[in-house]
This record gives sequence, C-alpha cells and structure tokens, in this order.
Amino acid sequence: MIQAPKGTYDVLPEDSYKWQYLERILRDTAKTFGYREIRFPMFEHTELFIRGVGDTTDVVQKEMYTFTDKGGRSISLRPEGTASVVRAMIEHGGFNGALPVKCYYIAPNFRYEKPQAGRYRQHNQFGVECFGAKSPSANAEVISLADTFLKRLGIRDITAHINSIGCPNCRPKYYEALKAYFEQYKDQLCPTCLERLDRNPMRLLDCKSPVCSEIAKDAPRTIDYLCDDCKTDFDETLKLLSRMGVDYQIDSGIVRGLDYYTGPVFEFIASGIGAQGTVCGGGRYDGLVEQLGGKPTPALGFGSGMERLLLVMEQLGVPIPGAETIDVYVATTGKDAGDAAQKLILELRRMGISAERDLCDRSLKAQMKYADKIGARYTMVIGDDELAAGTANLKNMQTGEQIPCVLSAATIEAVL
RNA sequence: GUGGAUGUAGUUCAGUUGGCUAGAGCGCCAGAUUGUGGCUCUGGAGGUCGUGGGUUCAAGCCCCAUCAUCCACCCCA
Repeated sequence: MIQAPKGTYDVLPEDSYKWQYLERILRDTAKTFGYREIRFPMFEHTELFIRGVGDTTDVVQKEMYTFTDKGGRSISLRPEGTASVVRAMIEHGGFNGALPVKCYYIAPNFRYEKPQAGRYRQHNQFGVECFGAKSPSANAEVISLADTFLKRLGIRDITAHINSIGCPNCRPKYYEALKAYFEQYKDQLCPTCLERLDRNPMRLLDCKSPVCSEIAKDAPRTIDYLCDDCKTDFDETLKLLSRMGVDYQIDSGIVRGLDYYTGPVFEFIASGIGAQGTVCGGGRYDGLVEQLGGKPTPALGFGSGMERLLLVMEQLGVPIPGAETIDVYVATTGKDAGDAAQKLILELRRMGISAERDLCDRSLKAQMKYADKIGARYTMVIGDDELAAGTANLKNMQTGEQIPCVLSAATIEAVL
C-alpha cells in the first residue's frame, strides 16, 4: 500500500472545515491590521535560503529538500516564508513605494525533520511581515496581531515570551560575555552544547538537558548587554504592549534559530500539545533585506504553525464552527420521481441552496438514513402521490416536523 | 541524525505459557407486514495478522532483519 510520505498528512472532507475556519480567522485578522496577502512559489533557488536563513542553521544545513532540476539549477523546497517574501519584494521594487509595506501569507513549508507531535515535514504557516518601520510601535503592532488572532481563535492562557537579542552593535560584547561564562563549565556541558559554544552560543540558553539548563540560569542575559538604542526600543515596545492589553513575559531563553533575527524576538508558547509548544514565533530582522541585495530596510514579522494552532484548539476544546451540512435532501421512490427530483435540486442549487438526491438507487429508508448521516437540515420525499398532487412534505430533520410544500424551488426556499 | 514504544478488519482494540475455519465494539451494507432518518433487534460484507527471512510437527504469539507509525532528544512553527 502506498501511503502519504513520512511527516505529511491528509485533511479529509469531514475535517476540512476546521482549516477553512482557521484560515478565515487569520485572514480577517490580518486584514483588520491592514496586511494584504502575498503569494510566492513553493520552491526557490537554494542560494536564497543559504543567504537568507543562514548557512549555519540546522534548517539550511540538514533540513532542506534540495535537488537539481533538469536545467542544472539547485532548487530547494521552501523551508520558511520570510526569505521568499523579502526576495519577492526586492525583485518587484516593493520597497520603492509607500512604506511600511505590510503583508501576510498562508503557505506550506518543507523541512526534512523526524516527525513527532506538532512537527511535520510539510507544515502550514501563517506569516506576517512588516517592512520599512523601525519604531517600537511596529514591534507592538506585529505582536498584537498575533495576540489578536490567538484570542479570536479562542486560545487562552497563552502568553507572549519576549526577549531582545540585540543588534550587530551590541551582539559582539554579549557573545564575549556569554562564551566566557560557559567556558567555565566546559567539562559539564552536554556534547551538543559544547559544539554550540563555537557555532551559535546563544543556543546554549535554550538547552533542555538538566545540567545545561541549570548552568544557563545564571548566564549573562542579552537584555543586560543591549546598546542604548536597543534598550529604549525594547522598553518602549513593552510599554506599548501593556497599553494594548497584550500579556507578555520577558524570557531571556528566547533566542530563535534563524540567523536573520536582530533586536526584539518573541514566541507564543502553549503547554499541553507535546514538546513542540511554540505556536507562533518571530522578531525583528533589520539586516535581511540588505543581505539579500535590497536597500537597507528595517523589518519584522512572525510565523505561526497552523497544525499547532489546531492542536491547541483541540486540546482546549475550543469549538470550531462550520461543519458542512446540506440544506435539502430530496429522496425519491417510484419510477418518475427521479426526474422531478433532479429538476428540483438543480433549481435549488441555482439559488445557492445546497441540495442532494440519491445517486445509488437505494431504498427510501436508506436514502433517509443517508440524509441523516450527512446532516441534511431538511428532507423531502417525492413519489407517485406527490407527483400527482404537485405537493410534498418538507421534513425538518431536527424536529421531525413536516411542512406541506408545493413542488417548486421557490416555495422550498421560502420555507427554509 | 540519536533514543524509546507500537504495528491484528474502515476504525478502536482483544487474542492465555506457540495448538483447530483469527474475535469484539463502533462504522459500513441489507432486512424487521413491502412510502420516511435517529433507538432497538437480526443478518451480511470486510483481515496478505506491516513486510521478508528463521526456529518448530505447528507462529498473530518466539528470534533476526526491514519498513511504517507514535513519543522524546536535536531543531523549529
């Protein structure tokens, strides 16, 4: 049997309404904040991610689906959205018009990872990017957007964890202090942390091994090493968040794994959906546009994993509206009723009323059972008697009440 | 990439220390004086026991390999 590739999954017809609902809330929220949708390809030149995401990151080093196409180009399936957005904006001169440019996307990402709870090889992400605004109010707006859609989805008890990892000016001093601190404990650190000490020291703050995390507790914190600009930017951002009613906590362990982040970074972390609890993560990346060949442009954004959002909602028991049902099921019996039913449902459908009839030549009883299972709101039985009389009963499947009704789409519509 | 757990009908699972034609609930299909769903009852369809080897008179059960799923590490959304 051929099954879906590892780390992928199917959304079946009985569940797709959940995705449609989620997407609707996300789009509506983005819209109310003045963000417009951007769409971009599912694959890009590998070079884009190497330069954009960073060639030291795990995402680029070992998780990309990279292949050579028939033209000899190195192509990669998109592992994250931001690099593509920036590329598209630079390519089309998006930063030459009115700033800020604010856009969002809903798109799948691909990473060759080992699947587990809340982690897939193809996952869908809702992402938001804001270009050309350096102000704390831009920071606050983006975080507030995330906070807003989470609330609108009914996801409570999730707070924003915020940190600032500093700009290129303050980072070197911090790195020095950080390295000096961890060097003292070199003999106690886990093997992966030892490696991180050289490659990406900030990741040490994030280690979950008991020994390392104990050591990390007293490590120098980025926020104590911020330059004046970064510090006022951070403080101002927090002030605005409080004013906007966004619950947050400062968390010096938030460091992010993509190279392009600078300044404030944040994650919304859920408990109860397994080890992969980050439901939304992002921050400022002021250097990325220039890095990819555009003119220096301040920017920030976030990505939010939609599978995880759905997991959290399920875990919280948040009701998801919109399960699909059918308005009218027309059951038939006898030889001539089929044609009449066909005509009727065609008219109903033209009016935008969803209508179905038997397609399997089944008994009346079986048709009624089917109507019940698909959640038909009303059923109508047409047989020889009804054809002769020109009327039939429209049955409310919830109450069982039957309403006599002329055999015309217009009268049925009136009853509904 | 590392570690742990698990693979038996569509699905959730039983299946004694290896021993007859492999079971149940739910779901599906069909019936219960032949024109009306939900509740109940009856019957039916549906399984290469993940796959390939091995041990044995005999393997769903034991051994090896392999694949897949789940969970954790790592990493990230």
